[in-house]
Amino acid sequence: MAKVLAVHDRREQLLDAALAVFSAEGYSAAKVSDIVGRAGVAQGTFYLYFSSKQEVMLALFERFQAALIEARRAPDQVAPATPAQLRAAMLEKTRAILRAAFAHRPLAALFMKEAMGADPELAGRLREFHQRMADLSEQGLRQAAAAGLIRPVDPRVAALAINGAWERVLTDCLLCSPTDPDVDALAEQIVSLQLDGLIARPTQER
Amino acid sequence: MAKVLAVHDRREQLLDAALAVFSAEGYSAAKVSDIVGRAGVAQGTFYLYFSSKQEVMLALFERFQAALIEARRAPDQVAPATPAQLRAAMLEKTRAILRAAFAHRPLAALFMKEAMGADPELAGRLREFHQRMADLSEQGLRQAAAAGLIRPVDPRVAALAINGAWERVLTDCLLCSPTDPDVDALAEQIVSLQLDGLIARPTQER
Amino acid sequence: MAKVLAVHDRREQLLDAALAVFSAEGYSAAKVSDIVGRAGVAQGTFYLYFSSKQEVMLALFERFQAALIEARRAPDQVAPATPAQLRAAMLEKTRAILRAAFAHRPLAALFMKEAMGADPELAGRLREFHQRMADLSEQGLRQAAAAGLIRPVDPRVAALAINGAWERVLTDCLLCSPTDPDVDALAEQIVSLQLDGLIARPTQER
Amino acid sequence: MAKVLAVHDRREQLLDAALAVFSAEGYSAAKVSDIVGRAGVAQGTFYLYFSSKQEVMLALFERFQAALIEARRAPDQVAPATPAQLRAAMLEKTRAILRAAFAHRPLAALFMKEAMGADPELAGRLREFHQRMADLSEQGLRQAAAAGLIRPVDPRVAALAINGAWERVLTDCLLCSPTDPDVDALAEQIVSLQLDGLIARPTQER
DNA sequence: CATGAATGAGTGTTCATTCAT
DNA sequence: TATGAATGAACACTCATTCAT
Repeated sequence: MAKVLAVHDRREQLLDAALAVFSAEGYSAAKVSDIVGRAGVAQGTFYLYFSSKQEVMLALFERFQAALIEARRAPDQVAPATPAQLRAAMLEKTRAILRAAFAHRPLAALFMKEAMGADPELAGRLREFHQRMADLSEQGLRQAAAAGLIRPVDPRVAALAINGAWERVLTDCLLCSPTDPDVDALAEQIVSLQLDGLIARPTQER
Repeated sequence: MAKVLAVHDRREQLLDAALAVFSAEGYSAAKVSDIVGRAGVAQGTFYLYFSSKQEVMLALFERFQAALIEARRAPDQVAPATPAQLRAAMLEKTRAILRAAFAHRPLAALFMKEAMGADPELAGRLREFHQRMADLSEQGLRQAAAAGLIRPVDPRVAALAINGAWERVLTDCLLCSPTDPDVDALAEQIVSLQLDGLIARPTQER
Repeated sequence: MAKVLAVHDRREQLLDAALAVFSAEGYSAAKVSDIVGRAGVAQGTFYLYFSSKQEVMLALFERFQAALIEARRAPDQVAPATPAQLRAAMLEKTRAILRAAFAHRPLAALFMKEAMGADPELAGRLREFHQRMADLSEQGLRQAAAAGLIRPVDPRVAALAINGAWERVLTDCLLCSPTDPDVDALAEQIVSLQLDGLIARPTQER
Repeated sequence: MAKVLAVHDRREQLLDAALAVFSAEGYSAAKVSDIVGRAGVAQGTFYLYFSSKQEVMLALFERFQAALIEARRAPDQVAPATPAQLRAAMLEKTRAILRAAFAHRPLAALFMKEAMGADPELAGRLREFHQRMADLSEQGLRQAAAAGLIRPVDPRVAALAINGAWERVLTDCLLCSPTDPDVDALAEQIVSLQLDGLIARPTQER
């Protein structure tokens, strides 16, 4: 039973099983025996590919982080020079993140649920992740401010607020709605709120 | 040793000890023996006041939720009728929440760290909490929209975005800065972002 | 089942059970579950009294060492001044050690069997034990040499040889003979060999 | 990697690796994976040459035993007839044993450390080994006694004492001194102690 | 009310051994 | 012969919970 697989495949198989189990039970309630049971391999096999339960979790987090950070960073080498470019850029970022999250839905759901309480090592990684996301947003805001595209605000606070906004919207969708939402519409709303604010205005330039 | 205390006091004493231990170790790594050790009572005494480790955690969550929901809901019976009233109201809410969080800093930090991964029961309570907070925000937005104070947006998405914004700012302060920030300034920034948006405008009313 | 006992008694009970199990199975093959099973207590109880399997073994070794070292050292404050006194002193030492060993027969048998292979920590203790025994013997020989009672020999080598002699005799008795031998006769033979040697002599003064 | 070797060589290679690992870690802490790692062959290869971890240990013990027993037995066909011949014979035996031990130092050190605790099967072999060594010594003593060369002593006890003496001296050297001692001088001291005893005598014949 | 010794089910991890290639 | 991935039984240790005093 459980034929010999290429190293990479067996690892993926175990990662998939771990993701399923962690999602269903939570990290600390998840048992290694559940993971191997789901993967259909023996207990010992797990430890050929991961040195501990913690390590699978961290490996899954790498997957998650890679997907989201990549999406956040990707095609943004040109600093926007006009309000329209800024809006387009923010829209693109937001869309990319939401898409990445829904493309890896179980993974994203897992790390929106499991937080810094699960494991000290993971807590550190999560903190780093949030810092890095905030740094990226802050940097974008500084560019936009330098170009006179946005009004003067504390860029750190604004960056955190921006990220918090899509995080909570995302979390809500991931945890509460079984079907993926219209990501483009969602992104548009979020960006519009961030750029234009809520206030009703006589002339809504845009 | 450990004099007989009024039931209420002994319970509080255990809750305080539990808060300290959960904060230091995280929920699942925290041991009941640590809690009673810190409280200076015997192992068995714990179970005179709580039926399980989970129950203390839930009791602490009640404290947390009471503080935040109370702050969020408090003096808001009059629907704002002008932009200035709306801004004042939102400012007041945001301030109240941040103040409550910093007034119960360890509690707030605990529940910003520990998330839905810790315990299924707690996960449910947290979900409810977020729903209730979102409901309150959404309701406020609907009123404001009805009064024509804000432009037409999806109130649920906007509510989530608003809450996510202060949540992340708050989390960042709680976890990264050892000293309490200037809550009023912070609230002002957050509300300004939410109402006015980021876009630089020729005439910045207000 | 298994009533509450005085701390000291429960500890002794576990030490006795551990001794029996270690003797029967050997240290590394012995299971903690065997020990608690034999003691009639629950698995967890073991860890209320010892922090690890290793620790019981070391505690047993303390018992062993205390008994033997005490026997070796005890009533020997006066340096012998005549051949007869020297012989009497050595006889007394040898008797005392053998008696102590047979008085704690299972303990002695255990540590004659288990050697430095069992556990690194125990190996260190055993090494120390042998050194200390050799030191005591060496010291006695130096005194005797200073008093002109023995011929000039390397005292370290002689001390090791003396100790090795009774150790092997003892080990042989412990492992091969189910009943205790005549300790006095044995001691007499050993000491006679050590003092007089094997050589047949015309006049055997003594 | 790891070319096909003659069966004998591959076996030796594994034995050498096993000796190194057992010496470094002790029998029970040693892992088969360490042994094959050190030998540079695959895990499965081990089981082509040995049926179990125990078996390598026993094979090493055969090496050890062969060396020592051979040394002990070797050129001793003529019963000594004079005190000088007896002394020469004992000296030769003792030298031979010590030389053999230091010629196979790691092997000897291993089996002086690992004792009867390591493995039941090995314990039996060790017991046999000691019996055989004692038998050989006893037989020599009986011959010497029959020839009137030694005074009447219990030959078993004397044999054990004699063997215990060089065993402990040997063990001490193996474990405590990194460099080989002067085996001839050592043997001379040991034999002198055994034949002449410690007592200072007016006329020291010899 | 309070104690704290006792419980025992539960779990991560190890490692000798096997066997399909 | 040689490989090394896979196996799975085994075991030390933990800790929430109970209950006799």
